[in-house]
Amino acid sequence: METAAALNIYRNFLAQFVVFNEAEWIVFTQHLTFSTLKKKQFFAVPDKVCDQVGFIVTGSMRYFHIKDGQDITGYFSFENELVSSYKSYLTGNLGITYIQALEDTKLINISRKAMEQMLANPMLAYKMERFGRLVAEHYLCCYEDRVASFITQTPEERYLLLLNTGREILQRMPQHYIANFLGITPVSLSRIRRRILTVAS
Amino acid sequence: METAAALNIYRNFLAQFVVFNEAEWIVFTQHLTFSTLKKKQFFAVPDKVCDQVGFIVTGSMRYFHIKDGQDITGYFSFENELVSSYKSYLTGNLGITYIQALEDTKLINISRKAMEQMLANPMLAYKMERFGRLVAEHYLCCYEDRVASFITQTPEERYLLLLNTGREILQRMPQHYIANFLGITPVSLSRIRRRILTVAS
DNA sequence: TCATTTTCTTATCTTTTGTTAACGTTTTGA
DNA sequence: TCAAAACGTTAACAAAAGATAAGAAAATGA
Repeated sequence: METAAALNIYRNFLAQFVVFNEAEWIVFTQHLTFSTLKKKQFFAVPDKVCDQVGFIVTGSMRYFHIKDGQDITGYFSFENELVSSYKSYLTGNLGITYIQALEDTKLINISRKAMEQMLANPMLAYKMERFGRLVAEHYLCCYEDRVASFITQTPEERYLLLLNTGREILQRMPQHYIANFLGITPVSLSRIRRRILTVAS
Repeated sequence: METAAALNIYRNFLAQFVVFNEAEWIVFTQHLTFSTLKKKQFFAVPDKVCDQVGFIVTGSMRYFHIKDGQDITGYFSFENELVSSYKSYLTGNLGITYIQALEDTKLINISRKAMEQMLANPMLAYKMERFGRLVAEHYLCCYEDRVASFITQTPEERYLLLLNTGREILQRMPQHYIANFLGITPVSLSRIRRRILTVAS
């Protein structure tokens, strides 16, 4: 896919938050960088600052932690979504999570520096503040739901909810990643699936 | 406490996000409302839109859900913090959580309507976008940590973390609220505390 | 293509958590 | 002040989850 097409996809995505006119768009795009990650390459690693917010043109990414030598999946991002270790990106603190390409992935990136420049540029400042606000609010809402599900639901209930709402994750991710995402072990998820099947039949 | 003093506290709090000049401050304060909640009164309830973001001048609030007739605590807010059912406030969707005053609580509120008016007012728009962005980013970071703790830590590890970082919650909240906050039952927390004491001695 | 790796399930055993109930203590509110 | 409610601990049992290992099927990659 050529750059122009990718940029167009990004522009459509951005339109749900903020609409740029032609002059603004030209300046905005000058602050972007393009990158490709081969499968298994890392977008972010612990103990380094994550200095990019990526937009996934094609591909997918997995967020995970390593604890006691074990790999624990926390989240996924797919085409037409943003990806970042947000806290690290926003605060400049060292990140705590790995973000890895699950397949060859094309990204359009905004670096921290570019973001700061645009926020300081009178031509773009207002729209970038608004863009930042709406994106942060969007993810805040996602997290609010996710925390609520950990507090009020059992793992089995969380899995049943995912069956109804998480088509893409279920179809594209191996089950042991999904298990971690639900806060349980792969073995436990396998048992839950068995329970559900047994009850259903 | 008189209104002027409360407003001054709010202004100091806001300064970590955005600094208003005198003219802006006058207009901003015209969009605020003051309220007092008696202990046990509700700031938000499920199935209604939460149309305020409150700043707690004095007092404290508890977020909770009711599931199968049981009350499950999700979060707390104290003096000098904001309180809202954010997703509901931000999207206009019906809320899913109760937010209740734990003691008599004084609040300074920004209604959804007032926020929209300020975002549409050229005099304040830029700073309000920025304010909204920084607040949302702040809470996004909090949630990111909280979700990570649910995925990577056991309840016991979460409690030990709270012992190190959650002084205010530990001191001011009854233990069965803290248990829910950690994602477990009060009985289970009592056992965890026993285990820790046994090991420590 | 074919050996290797990944993935999922199942079994066993241990640990933890949930549930319910009882009991004493503390707090609350009329 | 005093009865009622709330709170924390403990016990007993059931249910669920974690850890580990084994085995089969599927996917991967050289």
